[in-house]
Amino acid sequence: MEKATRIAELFAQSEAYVGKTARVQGWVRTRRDSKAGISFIELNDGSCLKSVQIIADHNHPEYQEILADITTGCSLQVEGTVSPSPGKGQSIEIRANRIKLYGRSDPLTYPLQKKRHSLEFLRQIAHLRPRSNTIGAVTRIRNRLSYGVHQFFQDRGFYYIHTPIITSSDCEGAGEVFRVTTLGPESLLTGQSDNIFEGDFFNRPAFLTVSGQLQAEIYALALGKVYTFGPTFRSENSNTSRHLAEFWMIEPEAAFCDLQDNLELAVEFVKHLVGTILVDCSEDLEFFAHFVEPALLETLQKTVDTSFEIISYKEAVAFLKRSDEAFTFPVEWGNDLQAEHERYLTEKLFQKPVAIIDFPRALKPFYMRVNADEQTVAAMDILVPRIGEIIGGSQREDRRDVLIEQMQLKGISTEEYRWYVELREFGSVPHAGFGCGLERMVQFTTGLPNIREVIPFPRTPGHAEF
RNA sequence: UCCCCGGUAGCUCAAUCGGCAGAGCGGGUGGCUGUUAACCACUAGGUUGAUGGUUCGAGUCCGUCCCGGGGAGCCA
Repeated sequence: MEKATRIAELFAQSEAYVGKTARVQGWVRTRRDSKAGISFIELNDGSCLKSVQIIADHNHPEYQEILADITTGCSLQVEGTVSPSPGKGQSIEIRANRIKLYGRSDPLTYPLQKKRHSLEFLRQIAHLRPRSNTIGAVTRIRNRLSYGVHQFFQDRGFYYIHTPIITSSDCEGAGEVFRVTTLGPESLLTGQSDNIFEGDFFNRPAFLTVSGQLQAEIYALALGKVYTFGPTFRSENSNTSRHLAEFWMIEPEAAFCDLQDNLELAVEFVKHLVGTILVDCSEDLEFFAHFVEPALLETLQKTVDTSFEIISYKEAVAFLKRSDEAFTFPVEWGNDLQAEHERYLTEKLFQKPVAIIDFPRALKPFYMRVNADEQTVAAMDILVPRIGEIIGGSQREDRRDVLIEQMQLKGISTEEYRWYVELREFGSVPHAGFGCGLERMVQFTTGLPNIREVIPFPRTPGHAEF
């Protein structure tokens, strides 16, 4: 194939390209004809939000044959002279010398119009929606965030650990699991004994992971600082704008690290990711600020510039009790904070990210470290406006006896998690970590209200298309 | 899973009290123009989500189901 210049590069280095010949490849967004004998073709290659305007002269014998086929959606390669554009709306344009039509696109049946589509409609055409401005911009931001995750941890000496997708434990307390089996439905139906899984691939029940945390702890207690970044699965029948059955989670875990260190790391992490997007994806951000969430840039800039509010659960309850809001759910020490409470704290009271620490022991899972008061655990949730909880983490219980007590209290088998207990028997050390949902970070940085827009192929109850 | 609101042309939506199925955009044709979600004219395009019922008559009312949206729970 002939090599081409990416359109983003063309705009970024436009002064260097003016007067020279360039070759671009992409898909036609729209075409306008002028009876002065030229066509204006907007070509987009996904490298940036902007399309480049191609000027095609009708008198050129080569064009006359293909001009009728250059319609929205078709794929082209164009070679021409990069020139300053006399028209408004773009600094440069390409005066085409050669146009090669790769693939036609029937305008009668091509679903994408140059007009705006609803996000619900675009979801039904997930094979074409990345060609829309919105999904293209989401994809670039998601990519930059993913890269930023690795940059952040690699720069700080964290090792990237690939924790298993298939696991054999289903009682981590992090939600419903998907079963993994090679048994057919008939053997599952006819099997009466508990030993049915002896004939299964793993000779035991197996599931898709709901978290890589427990395995990450193993490696943190050997390599010091590690992180996971991979797909995670929850089979909860939750149908909301913030939940997916398959999503991507980032889970750092650090040894010789307490809740305070963990919290500092998490705050720095959020600021770093948002900061990179503000710098490197400004064009896409402006698009979202214009069409999706007017307060987006302000919210993101504030996230980077101001310190997060850090309060204990106890203080959060006090703030909520003191407020004049008419909450549907009662605020009482020992009750879980409801979405309405979280929203009040981060959107109304503080109007910036809020970290809540030291939750009641009964509300949190067995692995969180019990505080000196024995009533609370060293947990932390970071809430951001619009999204709610974007990060959840804790210092882990590193004392063997307290861990076993917690497991018994929560009904976790010390036999099945023997290895987890052993980590507290052989060189135990204070350690901590957190989980961050990538999609929620993408929602936060794009302003998109529904999580189904921020992952290429969303999996939700009843939906695994494409 | 629960509560509320929706589903009408390819897309976005309108249709008064139950009384002839509509518009804009997109498509086609023609015109105009260094155009910018271009513009002007003409034109094609419908099993009103599915199903059962009430009625002289149902897009509209009732039952059931499917799908979408908002909220809740669960959580990241």
